[in-house]
Amino acid sequence: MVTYNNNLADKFSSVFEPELLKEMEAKSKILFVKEGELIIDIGRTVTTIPLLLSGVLKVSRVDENGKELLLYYVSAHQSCAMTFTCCMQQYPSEVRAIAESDVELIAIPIGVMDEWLMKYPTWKSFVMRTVRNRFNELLNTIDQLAFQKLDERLVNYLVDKSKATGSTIINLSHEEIALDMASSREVISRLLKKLENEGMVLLYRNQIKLLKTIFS
DNA sequence: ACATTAAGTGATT
DNA sequence: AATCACTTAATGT
Repeated sequence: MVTYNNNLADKFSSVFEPELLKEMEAKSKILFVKEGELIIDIGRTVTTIPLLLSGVLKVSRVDENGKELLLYYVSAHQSCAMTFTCCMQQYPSEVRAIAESDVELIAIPIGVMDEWLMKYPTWKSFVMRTVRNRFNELLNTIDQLAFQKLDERLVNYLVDKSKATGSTIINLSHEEIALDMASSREVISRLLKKLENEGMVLLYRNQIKLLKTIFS
């Protein structure tokens, strides 16, 4: 397929060697996932590795009562580190991944992992790099949960979100934010109000504008 | 104009 | 910091 070819070559030519791109083209499928769709849920076995071409994936943990806690975002040109660790031995997923926006991804069957790791240095370093990056990020979020106050976490959340979407306008209700942070709507409202008084954000209905001061 | 949903607030634990 | 009960404001029909 022409579009497929272009996508793969355009977006990953600097990351992977030509032979690998070719083999990817042959053995993987391109998927389009609509906003809000579940990509993988906790307990399900991982059968393909997602490699994002465009859009954003939200990865979260879920507790016994179904409450979610945001772990991290996966954006274009990235993959989900969890799938690497899970898929090697066909373990079920420990996390839930939902399409945050419309997503275009390459689904790589897990069967080729071992082979590619040995055959392609660029694949190996890509896998290693994403695992290492994600691991560091997870350490950060653990630090946040353990040591940071909720208001600092909220600022962090907003800045992360803005980076993931590439916009300083966040289209979320206070309730949705509360869900992501495993907090409650009222608490988030109060903290946001505080941030607004400090001149870091502007609040609207279903929308928050980030001002420059929040990024420093 | 009315119903519905988001956001703001005080009190209580 | 969470929850409840309630008010106020914005938005859709």
